[in-house]
This record gives sequence, structure tokens and C-alpha cells, in this order.
Amino acid sequence: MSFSEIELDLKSKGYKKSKLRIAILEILNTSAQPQSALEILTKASIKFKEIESQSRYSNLNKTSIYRQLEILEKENIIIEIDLSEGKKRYEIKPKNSHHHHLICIKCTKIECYSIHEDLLEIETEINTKMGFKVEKHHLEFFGKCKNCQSKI
Amino acid sequence: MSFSEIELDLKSKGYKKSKLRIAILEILNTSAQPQSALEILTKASIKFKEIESQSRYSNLNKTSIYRQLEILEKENIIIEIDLSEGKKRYEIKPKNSHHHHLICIKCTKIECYSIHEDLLEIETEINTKMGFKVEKHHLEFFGKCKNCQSKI
DNA sequence: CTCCATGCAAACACTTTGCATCAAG
DNA sequence: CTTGATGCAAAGTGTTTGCATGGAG
Repeated sequence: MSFSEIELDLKSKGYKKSKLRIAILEILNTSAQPQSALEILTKASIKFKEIESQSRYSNLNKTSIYRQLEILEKENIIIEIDLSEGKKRYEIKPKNSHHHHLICIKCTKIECYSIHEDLLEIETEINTKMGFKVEKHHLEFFGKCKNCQSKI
Repeated sequence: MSFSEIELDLKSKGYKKSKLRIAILEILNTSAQPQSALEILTKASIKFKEIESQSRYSNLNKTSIYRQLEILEKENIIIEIDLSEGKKRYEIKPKNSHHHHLICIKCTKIECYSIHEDLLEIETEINTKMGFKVEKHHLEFFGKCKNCQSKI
């Protein structure tokens, strides 16, 4: 789904046009890693500073970021990611499959990794043995990335 | 490892005796679910109020809890658990295997679940394909527990 | 003109830090 | 007496809320 399609979709749900919302999506789309709210704030501020005409956002506020992130998450356009850092990160929701993250404990780089059959088998087992109906899971791997393994 | 063995171990590492540390371990040991720092603070305060002689802890402070948790975690006696609640939880480190958590999104109950072969196969695959050396993972399942499935 | 979007200040929740005092060894 | 353990206040960090203003439709 392209950004204009997303905006159209949100428009049909009663949301009004927001250049900030588009900017957030662009930032998430071009970032190599999931971004935190405050990282997005910084990047969006720079983005709007470059475009002189966007005077409305000259004092871009974190509250607006949090509120737009809330909307985007509620409308299933982005997903929250928690890497146990005491803050949340966000990325654009992958279309079909979902993936997990490899977090390097040395350089903090975050890579993505898709598991083929995912954890369906395990989730079925949990349902059978525990009577617990899994709706989603969080799975993240922590370790050393290719570059950092050689370092001491 | 019993609590007295743990205290002995900590003593050999230069830590002095702390009734608070023992109390925290007892609380974690008897709690059905992983506890947050502030939950531990509340329970420890009650615990010390019951024992009149423990006047030293009559004004038990959250800072002391956080500092003891830091020590216990560093010394591999407890582990941190992050269920994306904006706070950390703690539980006594399981001896051999580790387990994962089933979090009910309706009643917030937290159950434990051990996966047999765990994720070793996946972690090997990550190492082979990505050159990433996994050291640990976080895996939590969110859904509806047995009791809450019947409810709407 | 209605209602979403924004900025700003303040409040919140959890955690950490600095400092003085207390007490274990 | 040295150093860890504790309490207290304050600061730090990420997030949320209340309120007034502004702009899209």
C-alpha cells in the first residue's frame, strides 16, 4: 500500500490530511532500523526545516508525533516494537509475513530476519497443552552481528 | 541454590548482608508471576511492617529496591522480563532450561511455558544465513487464557 | 462551522543519580 | 575504619493528558 493509498484509506475513516503523518511514514520507510518516537521527532523536524513552506511545523512537538503514531498503529499501518530499551520503536507493518529482529549487543545495529514456518507449530502446541489461544508473539534475538564478532 | 547459599555466594563477592535482598528473593520466589520493582517495593514494605524488629526498613525506598535488583541481575540470580508494559519485571533465574511467557490480553495473567527443543534450530539457521551469533532471545506469547476465551 | 491536527505546559510512570548517613565486617 | 546498604531528594527519560488555537473539509 503506497502512502497516497494509505492517506486515502485514512481519509475514508474520518481523518484529515496531515503532512506530519506522511512525513512519519516516509521516515519509517527510509530508515534502516525501527525508529523511536523521539528519533522520528528529530528527523521530522529536520525534514520540515528543509522545506521552508512548511511553516506550520516549525515548532514540531513530540505530542503530535505520539498522537500520529497512535493513529497509525491503531489503523494497522505501523507496528510497535519493543527491544527492552525502555522505549518503543516503530516500523511500517510488513504486508504478508512478519519478521523478527537481530539486535547486536555491541554496536546496537538492528537487522531483520524472517522465519519460514514461523512459530505456528509451537503456538498450536500451546493451545493444545495450555488452552491458551495465542494471538501474537514477540520474538527478538540478541547477540553479535557479523562485524562485531571479530572484535573483543 | 537456596537463599542462604546465594547470600554466601554474594558475601564471597564482597557484598554485605542485606535483609532487603533476602526479602526480594523471597517475594520473587513466592509470587506466581514476574514482579515489577514497584510491586516488590509494596510487598517488601508490608513484609517489614509485619516484623516490628526491622525498624531499619520502616521507610523502605524504591531506590534500594532498584539497586538490589541491579545486583541480583548482575550476579545472575534473577532475570529481567520485558512484556512491553513500559516497565521491567523480574523472576528468579530458572536453573537449567528457560521458559517463555503467555500473557493474557484480557485478564493480564502471566503463565509460563517451556518449549522443548527451544529455538536452537532457528538460532543455528540465523548464524549460518546471517553470520549473526545469537546469545539470547526474548519470546513472549500474547493471547487469551483458558478462562478468558469464553468471555466476549 | 465542525472536528481533526497541532503546540505547549504540565502531569505521569518508571528508573537513575548524588549525597549524607548507617551499619556490616 | 572502610565500604556496601539505605533513605531522600532531585533529575532523567519516555509517554500521556488538558487545553487553547488553527486549519481541513
